[in-house]
Amino acid sequence: MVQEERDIAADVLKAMAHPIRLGVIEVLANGEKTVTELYEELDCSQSMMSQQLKILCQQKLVSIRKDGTQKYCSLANRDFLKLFDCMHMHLRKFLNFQD
Amino acid sequence: MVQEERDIAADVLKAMAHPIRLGVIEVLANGEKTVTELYEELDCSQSMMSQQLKILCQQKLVSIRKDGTQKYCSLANRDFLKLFDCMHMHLRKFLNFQD
DNA sequence: GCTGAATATAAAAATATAATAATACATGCT
DNA sequence: AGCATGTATTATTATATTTTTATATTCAGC
Repeated sequence: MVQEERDIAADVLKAMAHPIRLGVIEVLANGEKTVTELYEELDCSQSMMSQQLKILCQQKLVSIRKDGTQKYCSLANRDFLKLFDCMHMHLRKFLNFQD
Repeated sequence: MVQEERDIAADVLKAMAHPIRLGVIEVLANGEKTVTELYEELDCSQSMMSQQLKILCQQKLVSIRKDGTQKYCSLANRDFLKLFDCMHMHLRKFLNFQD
């Protein structure tokens, strides 16, 4: 990777590096959800969720389609789900996290 | 993932989400390096590198062995290298980044 | 056109991160 | 012991992120 790519890649990772945003990705792995469903499931305010979704969309991690008054969110790139397996391992093997 | 795991996972991702730290991981993919080699190759100050390495070590992404007056850095968990392939794809397919 | 539900935006305060510069520590060598 | 090299720490400033609160927008149904 060249410098410029690393800058962008860092931004993408930064977009994932937040408990709520990570939660969004995890929840969306199981399929499309409404903004309301997301903030209820992840237990945060509507405003919070809206702002976090914006960040995820900017990095093209999540995409949103509109239907009437609601918005349906889904994963834009499922490749990154690999990260969760890897992270799970890391939590257990390297940081001493029990099951 | 439960809440607590997401918090920790976010910290791990945050540790990767920085151009220099990403660079360190990339360089170390090719084998052990000295702190000096790292900051020369990645073109930053010695102090900067020392601080970034600390963050990477805290999350157990990098490990360091001491030999005399030098320290040799290496990747603690090569699993995360998968991320680079995935990120490379993402840069090209989702953010419009050319080769 | 008004209302209510779903979502977005703005502003502000608290906190965290980034980057630089200066200084300290450690070790091998003479 | 003194010096030079490699690395770490501290302090500081600038900047960015997080979170909350309040307000705005959008749209379907009446």
